[in-house]
Amino acid sequence: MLTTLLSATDAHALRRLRALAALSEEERRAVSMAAEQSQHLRGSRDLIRAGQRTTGPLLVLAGWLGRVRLFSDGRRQILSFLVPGDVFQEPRTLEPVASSTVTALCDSVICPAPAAEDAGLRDAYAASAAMDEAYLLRQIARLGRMSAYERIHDWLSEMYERLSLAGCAGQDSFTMPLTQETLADALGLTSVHVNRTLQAMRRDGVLEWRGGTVRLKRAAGKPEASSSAAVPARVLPSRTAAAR
Amino acid sequence: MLTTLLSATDAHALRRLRALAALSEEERRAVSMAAEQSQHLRGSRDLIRAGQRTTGPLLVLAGWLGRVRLFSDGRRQILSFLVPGDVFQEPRTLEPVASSTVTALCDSVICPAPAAEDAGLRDAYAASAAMDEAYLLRQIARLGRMSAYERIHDWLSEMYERLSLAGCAGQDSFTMPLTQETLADALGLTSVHVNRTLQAMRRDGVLEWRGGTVRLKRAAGKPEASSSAAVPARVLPSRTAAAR
DNA sequence: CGGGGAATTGAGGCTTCTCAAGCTTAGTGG
DNA sequence: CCACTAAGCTTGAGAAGCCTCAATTCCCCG
Repeated sequence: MLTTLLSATDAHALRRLRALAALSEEERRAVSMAAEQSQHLRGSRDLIRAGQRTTGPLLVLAGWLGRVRLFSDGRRQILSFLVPGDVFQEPRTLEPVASSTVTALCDSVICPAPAAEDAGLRDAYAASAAMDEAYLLRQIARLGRMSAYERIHDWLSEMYERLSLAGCAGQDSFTMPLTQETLADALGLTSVHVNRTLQAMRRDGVLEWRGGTVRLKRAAGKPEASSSAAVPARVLPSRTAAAR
Repeated sequence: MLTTLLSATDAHALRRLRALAALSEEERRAVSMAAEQSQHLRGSRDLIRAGQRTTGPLLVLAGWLGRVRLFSDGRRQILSFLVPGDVFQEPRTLEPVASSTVTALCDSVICPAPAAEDAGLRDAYAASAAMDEAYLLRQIARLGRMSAYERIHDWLSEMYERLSLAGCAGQDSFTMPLTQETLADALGLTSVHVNRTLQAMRRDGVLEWRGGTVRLKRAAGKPEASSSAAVPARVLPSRTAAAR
């Protein structure tokens, strides 16, 4: 498993950053140099405890990480995901009770994010931060108002889009390294229900998930804030549309 | 109702900003001057459509606003709240499909946020932005892993803390201008269930809510990321603590 | 005093959870 | 080469939380 990671380069991260802003040759070199200080993380084992020593902004080269909040009774919620090309900066913590941790959800590679001394990287980081916020808002809408079926569909769509930016996705498929239980912790469900819902999606022909590869069918248009679309009526209770 | 707002000043906003960073006298004056360009918004009527012309960062002087996402089928999710002293800046939208709106949830007063030309306001805005992100993360954990009872309790605690910063809260109470239905849209519930849960909280002596004023009992210590605390066991299903 | 939005209440149903077992797959060591 | 293990995936049955659909009551306001 780690063997494949050993061949990990800055390719995916660089691809995403360049998709966000035009980088000068100097900046591209800065990214490559930063990538040489890469750090490998074992999946769900090693975790960067956020909330203490901030090592400065990080750049994800490979793998999937997650910002996680743990409850005292064992419940856990994955707040957001970090995939190749994503930049993570611990917010200048006011209260020492930062309370969220960054953990590697599978074997991953990270490196310090090169300093944005020029316009290109600065723009890329700004764009990345803006997208991060958009993902948080989307996660809120997902958890607050979508059914299990919709949540999974919406989340898979999001991850597909994000991985595509870094060139980590195929035509309509991508590699899914997470367990159903991890997915459950992200979507506010139990692993049992995630499992059953996935089966329903397979039956509906919306999804294929064989051997760590997810293939999303008929992703025709992404209504973004509208949800629905390719979702069977059965799971879309017609909430009384309170048009106020 | 609007009468009280007419007497609204910059007092609350100024108080919050000064709690976040030390402001020079010049900066305090800048805030007061900005407050003179205030704009009154009718509750749940007028709404600033975000996603088109961004009028620059805004400062809330009075009232409660919300960032809202609407689904095509009528469902709606309140993503975050803005209370006096909060600063809102539309993220430099990459995709024109911004998809979230800012709505006045009750009669409110806003003004353009004064430019941060000096360190004080700059720090205050930075601190405010950091808190905003923390609130988003908290909202995600709330929606993903808390019961209705816990969600309401946690949300009320958060709003109490936030209002306190601006001096808008009393000893252990504050004015709640929202309807139960609005609350439901924020917490991913229905108004009926919010109502029943509130009754349970009143029965448990955790809460008083008479005539638009909420009083939270025994807020002894706020475990922040731990949840629980003053929550009856009945609503705290002992999830199998998967200590991984 | 009438009107209307908000808060309550009741009954029934469906999504999702809990608890437990089996099953599959991949990795390990004899 | 094959038990043996551990982790993840499936499945079943029953319970619970939350939702839907109406009514009905309450309360503020003109």
